Amino acid sequence: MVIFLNNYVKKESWIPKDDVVLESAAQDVVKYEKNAYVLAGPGAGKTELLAQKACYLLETNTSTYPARILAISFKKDAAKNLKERVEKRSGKEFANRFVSLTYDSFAKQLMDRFRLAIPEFYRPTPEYEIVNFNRRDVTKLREEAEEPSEGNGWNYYFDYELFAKTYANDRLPLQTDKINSIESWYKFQLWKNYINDKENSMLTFPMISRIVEYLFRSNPKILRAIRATYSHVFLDEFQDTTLIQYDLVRTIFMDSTVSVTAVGDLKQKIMGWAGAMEGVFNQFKEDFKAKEFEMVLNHRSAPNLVRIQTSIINDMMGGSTVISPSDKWKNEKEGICEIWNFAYASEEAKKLAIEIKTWIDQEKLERRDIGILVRQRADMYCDMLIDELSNLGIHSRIEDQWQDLLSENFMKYIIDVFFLATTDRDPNAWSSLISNVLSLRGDNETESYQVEKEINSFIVEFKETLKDETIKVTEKVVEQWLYKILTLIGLDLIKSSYPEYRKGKYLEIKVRQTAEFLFYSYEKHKVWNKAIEDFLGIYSIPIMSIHKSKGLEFESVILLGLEDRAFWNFEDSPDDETFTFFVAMSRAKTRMIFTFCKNRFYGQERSKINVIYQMLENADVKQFDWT
DNA sequence: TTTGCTAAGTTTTTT
DNA sequence: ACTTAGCAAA
Repeated sequence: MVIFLNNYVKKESWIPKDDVVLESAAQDVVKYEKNAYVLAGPGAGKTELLAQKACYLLETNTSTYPARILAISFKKDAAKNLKERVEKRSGKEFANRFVSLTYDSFAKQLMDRFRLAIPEFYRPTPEYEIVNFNRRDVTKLREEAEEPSEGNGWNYYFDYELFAKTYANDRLPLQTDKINSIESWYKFQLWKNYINDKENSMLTFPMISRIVEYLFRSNPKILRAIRATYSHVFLDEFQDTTLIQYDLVRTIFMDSTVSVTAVGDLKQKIMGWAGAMEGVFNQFKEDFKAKEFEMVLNHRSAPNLVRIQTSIINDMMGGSTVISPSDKWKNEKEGICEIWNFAYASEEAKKLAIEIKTWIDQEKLERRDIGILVRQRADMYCDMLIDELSNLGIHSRIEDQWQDLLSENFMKYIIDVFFLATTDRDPNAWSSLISNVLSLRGDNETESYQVEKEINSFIVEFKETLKDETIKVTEKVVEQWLYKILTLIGLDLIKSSYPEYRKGKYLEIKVRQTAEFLFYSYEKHKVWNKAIEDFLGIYSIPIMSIHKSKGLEFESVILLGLEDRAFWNFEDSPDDETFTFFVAMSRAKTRMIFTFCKNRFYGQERSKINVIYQMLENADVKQFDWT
């Protein structure tokens, strides 16, 4: 490859891409060359900061060619967004050297690549199955094992839940000469059973991370290799990092020349119950001798909401942080935050539905500009509201099932084919479909023409099928179409390329579900272009849990049920639960409504979460009684 | 089949 | 804190 040195920009003359304005702390982070961590609240632009930093490092050759930059996120979506943003800002050429992965795919890739270097006891079979390990699996493990008899002085009390959460917390190798408790005995049984006693090993992601950590800790050669591969590492949503993930990062990158930048927000640490490490920023600061940066702008919320959020931040964390809104807002009074009290859930649903209708009719809000959030069980909390909205002709939906289905690997092919078959021209869908199919088939450029021809003639025919009114559309028929599309793309290829489809009936189940949902959308609109948009959700108000809303934003947000029972875990984890409330309220750009309903289900109180109401009152948030 | 008890799940991601 | 899944007894 030829390198054109004059493609690079001098460090002094680099400016943020695409006219993005970075606050001064962010500019410092972009140019800071050593280990750093960035504390930044909601709407501060953490993703943008990382994207800009990547652009800077690549365009100035600070990340010296051919070194790569590695970004690690928790969710596929987040990893994809970051990659796309760097591509958009710097172009594909530079972005080729920007690797954006999830923790799990990062660890799995390394394990697959260096499998043969793994010590024998921990080395999985070439084909292995990825599984989850929960309380029930502990029970199964214990039922199947021939437990050593009592009498060796062990305490036989066994905390199943704790074991399911901590089975992989020890560094490898396990100290087999020091098996001195029933827990340590079962830990060993688990690794032995899952990796060695089966025709194909079974592994969980925490186990994979542990194996990879052990491999790099004990093998200087491959440790040097990976340290030479990456010049810089970005860690996103760092407050949610687990012990196992942190340990892996530490083993691979601590005390190396690789520069690590961690970004996150202590006030959005809401995954403690799933193992997020307490005090991970301080640990990082110590281990990596990292410098602290703090971002103090909020580009998302209107000034009045920023004022309220800031008041709550200072109540939660102590101190006197000052957060400033973006200067795009004309009036500092902009932004509404209110608590609405109701006596009955039916009244709450009616009032909210009418209110939402005025937002749509008078303020011209799109369905997707509104977010309805709940702490949990969206089905139970929102059934009345969904009905009332539907009475006013407004569709809303609980996003969970769609989110999962839409992110299936086969879905992009289906969506693009439907787009192409329902519109006259859709160059975006065409180019993404072709490039996806080509890369699935092994990127053979010479086949490109053949592939395009083949797909085009299918789409011409499929267009006619969709228009044909003599065909009675049923769920079964839609399912057959889906299989035709997948067969065109290459059903066997899809099965072999995506490991989750290789075994069992998983693909069949997901295709059937797609057919079911597509058919449901078609029944509503009776036209396929509307149906496909409906399937994607653009005509529906999204309803979701606060956890799922993390990272999203809406013009208007309703948090339904700011009540003791919704926050049932508040007494056990007051901090994380208060942060959960904070995550919800910080999704709103211009309007935040909290509701409390005295007679939801049986009866509601607000005494246990009184701290939250107190903070809202301190911030001068007004209450309204709608009864 | 119904009833009644107990234990488990609620908030989640990852190939 | 409360719902619900799973299982045993009736």
